[in-house]
Amino acid sequence: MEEKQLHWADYYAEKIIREKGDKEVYVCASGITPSGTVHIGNFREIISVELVVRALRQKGKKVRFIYSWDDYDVFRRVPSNIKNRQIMETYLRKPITSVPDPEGREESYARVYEKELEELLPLLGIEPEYIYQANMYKSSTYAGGIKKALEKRETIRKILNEHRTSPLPHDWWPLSVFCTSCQRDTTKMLNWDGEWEITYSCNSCGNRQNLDIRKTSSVKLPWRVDWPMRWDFEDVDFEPAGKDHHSEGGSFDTAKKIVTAVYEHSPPVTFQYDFLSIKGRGGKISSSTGDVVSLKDVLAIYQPQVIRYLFAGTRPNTEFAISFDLDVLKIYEDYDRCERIYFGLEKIGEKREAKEKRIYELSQIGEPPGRIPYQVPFRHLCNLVQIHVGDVEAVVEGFKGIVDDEKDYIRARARCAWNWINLYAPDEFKFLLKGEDDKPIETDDTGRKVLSLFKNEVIEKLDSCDDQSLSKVLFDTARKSGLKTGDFFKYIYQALIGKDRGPRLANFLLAAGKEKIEKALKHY
RNA sequence: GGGCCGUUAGCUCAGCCGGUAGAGCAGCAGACUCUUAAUCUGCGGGUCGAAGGUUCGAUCCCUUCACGGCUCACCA
Repeated sequence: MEEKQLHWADYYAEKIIREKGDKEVYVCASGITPSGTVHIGNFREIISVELVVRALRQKGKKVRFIYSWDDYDVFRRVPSNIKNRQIMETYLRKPITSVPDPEGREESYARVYEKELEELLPLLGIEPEYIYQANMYKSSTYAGGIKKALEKRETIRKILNEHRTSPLPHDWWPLSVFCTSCQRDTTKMLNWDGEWEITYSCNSCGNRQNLDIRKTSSVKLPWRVDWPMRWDFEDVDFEPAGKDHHSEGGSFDTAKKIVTAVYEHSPPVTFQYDFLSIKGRGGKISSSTGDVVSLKDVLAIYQPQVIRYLFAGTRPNTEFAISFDLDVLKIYEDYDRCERIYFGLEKIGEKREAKEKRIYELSQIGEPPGRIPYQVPFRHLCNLVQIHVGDVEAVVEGFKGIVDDEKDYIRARARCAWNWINLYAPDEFKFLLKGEDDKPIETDDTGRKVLSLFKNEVIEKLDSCDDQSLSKVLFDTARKSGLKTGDFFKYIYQALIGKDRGPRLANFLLAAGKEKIEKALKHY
């Protein structure tokens, strides 16, 4: 306890224990409205909570990690990239769980996005307990909390008015009603009997009705009241939020006041996390063309551990960019280095070492592996995977004498490498090794001479050389050709991959193997 | 107008419950007959945005200011 906290997740875990006292179970919460693909920026909140949850558990605490799908929110606008636009527009103002999936796959519009994320999170070792707010409201679970809000209407009004430019109207109620006839929230609350009954009328369809809040499935608290009510209901101890919520007058700020004044419950421990940006794929998470950078997009390029590493290694309150450009290579290198430090294979300062080790632990899906995984640099995999034209299994089989776990690890990384090559790598990185069916490129006399020399002098030695000795053979051969080495290599690359340059040749030849090289040069 | 965050080597950033600063890249020098930020080795005195204050001592705490960014004040 008195030891200095090296990592922010441990710091907040400790803060929660300190401020909330000794509890049987600590509740950590996160959540979002599933009104579109949950993007990588939203993911920052989830992973932030998960890291703190893990830190708490490692301190021997029981933790309930809840993730709230705010799927009783209103369908406010049709995103620009959605199908069946016109039909979708007819569902505006209804709860998003009552809006259909435009492509007909899932039971509702909200469910599409919920499922998308729920299927991905376990890959990262994140397994919260999901709470579906539409179900909670529809089953009147919150009736007590709603009544309390109605009772404290003036208190709430006062709190909200503190920061509003125009005060809430006199007939305002802290409740929104979905019309039982047309399902839209275009309603006006008319009366509350002081107990459980409310009266509303609908501006869309003219329906007017009395509802018992203990029985109806059609009422909901507005967001700024809903949030503190749920803090009380679930007894939330910790929930971070973005800076939009954290400003004075923002929803976290008013929620804090409301939970105290109305629900007589202390607000959760929190922190503010900053936004993410994207490097190498437009600057914004959600580009104007409508495609957002989702967790799936990031998983295509980064192994789950590396994604965790990215977030665990960055303070939550600083902005940072997820990169899809050349930085990807660097980030994998950094991760591997962190791993070597964890396993004691690389030395740095004592303090930094402890920190790196903690980051490594938090980056793992589960427990850290017992011994260091077989590390293959991402850059090297980019070459291997191209030699085998995306055949990841062939790449994996190229590694001899490794166990299944290691194969899985390399396989996962090789897939990322292949995706990166295809989606983001600059052209200089890309190549395609010629096969026996490819037409030979046009070459001149010198070229033919070089290639025949190469075939005679180099190919035979492929099986018996290592990187260094083959390198020597190559340069000996180059000298023998009488050309400048640069020109010599150029001819070889042209024949092999149709480009002037390519991956470092010796290593490249070895990785490709004698057979593939022979096939590539068959017609010369 | 309010709030939050940032301002540290050319660049990107780390360091922050106080003890006169570090890492990567770039750069420079050297090595490898080497192509894909090639690799290896060596080299880091920068008023830690400005001015005050607290302290034996501040990049790290307090105050004020400047610049930059984000955000709230409509909804979630």
